Amino acid sequence: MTSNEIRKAFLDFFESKEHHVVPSAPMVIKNDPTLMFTNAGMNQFKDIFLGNQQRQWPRATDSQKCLRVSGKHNDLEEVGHDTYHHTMFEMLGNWSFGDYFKKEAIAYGWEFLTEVMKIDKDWLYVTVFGGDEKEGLEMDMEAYNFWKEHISEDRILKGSKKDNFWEMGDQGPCGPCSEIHVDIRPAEEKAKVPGKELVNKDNPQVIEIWNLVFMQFNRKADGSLEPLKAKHIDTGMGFERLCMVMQGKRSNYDTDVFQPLIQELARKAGKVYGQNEQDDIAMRVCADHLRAVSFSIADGQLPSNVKAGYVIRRILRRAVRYGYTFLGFTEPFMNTLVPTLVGQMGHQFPELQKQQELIQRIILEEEQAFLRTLAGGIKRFEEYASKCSGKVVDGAFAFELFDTYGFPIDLTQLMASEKGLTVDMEGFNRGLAEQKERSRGAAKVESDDWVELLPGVEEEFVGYDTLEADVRIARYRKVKAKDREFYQLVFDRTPFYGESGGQTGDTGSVCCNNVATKITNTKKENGLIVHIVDTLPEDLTATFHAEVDARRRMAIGCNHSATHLMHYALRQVLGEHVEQKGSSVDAERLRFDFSHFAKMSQEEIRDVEHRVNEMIRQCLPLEEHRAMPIAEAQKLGAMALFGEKYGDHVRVVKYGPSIEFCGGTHVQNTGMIGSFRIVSEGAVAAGMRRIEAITAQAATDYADRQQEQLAALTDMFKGTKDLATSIAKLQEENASLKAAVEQMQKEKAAGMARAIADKLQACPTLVERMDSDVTALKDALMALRAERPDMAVVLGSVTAGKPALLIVLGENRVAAGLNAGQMVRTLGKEIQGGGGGQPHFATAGGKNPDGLDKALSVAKELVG
RNA sequence: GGGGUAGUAGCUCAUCUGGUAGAGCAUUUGGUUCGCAAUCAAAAGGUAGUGGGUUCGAGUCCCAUCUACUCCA
Repeated sequence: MTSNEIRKAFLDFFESKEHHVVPSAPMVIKNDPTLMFTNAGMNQFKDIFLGNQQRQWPRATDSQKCLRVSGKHNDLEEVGHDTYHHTMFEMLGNWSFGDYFKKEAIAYGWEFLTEVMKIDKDWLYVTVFGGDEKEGLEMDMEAYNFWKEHISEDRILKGSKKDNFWEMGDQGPCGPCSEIHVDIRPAEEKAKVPGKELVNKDNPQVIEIWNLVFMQFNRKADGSLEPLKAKHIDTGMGFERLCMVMQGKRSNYDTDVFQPLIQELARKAGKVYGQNEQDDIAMRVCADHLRAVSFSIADGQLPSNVKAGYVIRRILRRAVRYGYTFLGFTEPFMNTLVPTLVGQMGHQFPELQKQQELIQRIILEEEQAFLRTLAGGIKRFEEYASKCSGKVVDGAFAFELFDTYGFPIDLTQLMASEKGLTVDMEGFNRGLAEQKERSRGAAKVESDDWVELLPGVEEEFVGYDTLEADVRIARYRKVKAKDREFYQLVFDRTPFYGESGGQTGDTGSVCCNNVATKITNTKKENGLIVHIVDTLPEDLTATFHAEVDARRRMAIGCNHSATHLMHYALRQVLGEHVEQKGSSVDAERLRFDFSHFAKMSQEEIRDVEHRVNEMIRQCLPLEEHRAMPIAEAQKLGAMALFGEKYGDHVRVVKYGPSIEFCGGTHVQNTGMIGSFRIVSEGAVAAGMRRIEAITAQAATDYADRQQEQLAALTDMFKGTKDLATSIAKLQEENASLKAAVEQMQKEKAAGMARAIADKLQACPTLVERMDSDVTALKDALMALRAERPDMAVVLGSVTAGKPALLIVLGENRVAAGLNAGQMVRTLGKEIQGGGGGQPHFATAGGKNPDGLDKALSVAKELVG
């Protein structure tokens, strides 16, 4: 069976059991502060499990793209070294939301594996939760008894809390789980050691293939467990592992999921996969990471230096590093594998196919950037090594190379060993640990348990229709972050728009008995609209009058609606390849990132501006569909975004020809936007441009400012017909005058130099008052110094009422024991000032110009 | 979100603890002729990211800010 057939068989099987087939959610997660990437199949259903959102179907099944590279599940450093770890993988899952529970979950799992996949029953083992004294939990006898109906009891093993109790985080839904393991060792090995002794013992041939989670508890902030009202089933089967079993391979990497990439890599590197362990590891790393990076970019997550983007960058760099060190790739190569990946998975994942060129260009640019970083690090290391006398590379230096210049530690070690040096890893790790400690302390956020005031109430958003509403607090909690403490409120209904989809959250207030509580921000977290307040209202159970800051909301609406119009105009002017890659809308401006491969010309920018303003003048009314079936919306031609998760029903926002899936708040009519202006256009990455624009009052203010500037300029050039020519003429004139002044200053300095030189001709010692700029004199004297080693010059000067002294001594006088620095300090006292310098040159400044003559007479005595 | 490093001529970078802002390449002009990065001579090129502060004196020290790179969360 091919991998594509296996995936299809799974989904078909559960569809036949009344499961609704849902598409994979994007790998990159929005609206969840605790998670950056989808790391398990259940992520897209988290809101349902948390009780924040109603289920759409009682049963569902899917194949979910997952990425495990950060947080609790971090497999990154393992990938490549064994045969089964991946950063990106697909998780096959079946779900019950308060519908069936353990009995059916177990029966379905068994049926699929033994009857559809026809896996030999003698290869299978299952585990059940064996209980935990500390938690006060008993063994999961329920699961045990259901399993007994399918499999002999000696194949049912008891597992610990670590292996058989599943939690998605420190808080939230959790429960015991039951794993299915498969033993794919050859018969002779099975005869020697029974498989049951190898379950959960990290044997690559006796592996967990499917985990059935029975969600029945909620973990509270204090660590205690409470039973859930609705019990859920959450299962996850590693797709790549299943493929390995079904295709009779010993490694996930030997299946048709990875082999095309690995073979292509081997060809490019001039190697053969399977001949050298180190080369094989490198090829596995590259193949795995290419998938992870390409899918992330397809979902709209570009490599960058913060957050999720940084994780993607790290994955790509790890691959480049392995390719560079072990496969001999010194030029960018990962990007050249993209067509192979697309050829293999493109039809299954259209987002990959459609954005192939973009993905390839971005990877290429990242590779080039990293190779530059490597070159810089190598140079820095060589410099260090040439000066290094000992046998050990300082740990602090290795850490600096890593921390500041991004040079991987294993490359430092490699280069060190080539020169017969070792790296002080203890020192390096110390630096790293300190760094981690600093960051962790700064990022610490503690949140208390939610306090439920209206249990079971689901929050309703009324903000599309009204900006005011009478609301009650459904739940609240306290959050401590670094040096700040605030509260989060959830209402039964709210007019406040929570930050999401790039649109900023509303601000405003809630009012009760004439006491207002300011809402400083509104965010959307796990499907909840969370209102942020600094202090809690006195009576939490009262009914409040909630009011959104209407002016601000209006400004945001203008910017958001203008974003849609601009998106449409951009596709008309530049072409259909323009895809939204990011959008940020607040009250001040709108920012829009999109795929496009060249700088926009002035004409194109103006064209877009004109088209948007034209649509504004047309006063296109808002046509809004709150819940349109997704198929119907697509038929309308609505633009969906890559990397967004859509349900069966979507909200559609339409202004004339512009139709988009969008949950944001908009103006009723484009005429309300008033005016639109692009203020900047630039690059963010390869194949990616960013536009910033303003609308409404901000656009008017902007035009006013420009108008005023122009008026001021025109006023300065009274009567001119062409401002640009006048200014150019002025600039020319200015340049020639500047040159003339410089020339004169040079001549003046030369004149002074000649005068001083003449005087030195008579006597090499000169003490004189000369009211002139000290730096100009300095230059003249320094030039003379080369010719007159016997010179000793002390000049006094008063400019702008402030006295200054300047001493320059020739080599011979310095050798004879004169010291300008010491002299200037002595003389400085006479003008109530201080100074210093080198033995041959010193300056001083002071406050008392009357003392200057005295200072000069003292100077005469000193230089003799 | 928290650290680190850097920002100096068109480009690549020097300027050791504050004390005359410099080199190579590129450019322009002139010479030479050895045909593919030829060579010699000369010139031009700078508000040292920006804004404050300390100092007789700041590219250098301090504070703020912007940008780029990088590590951690």
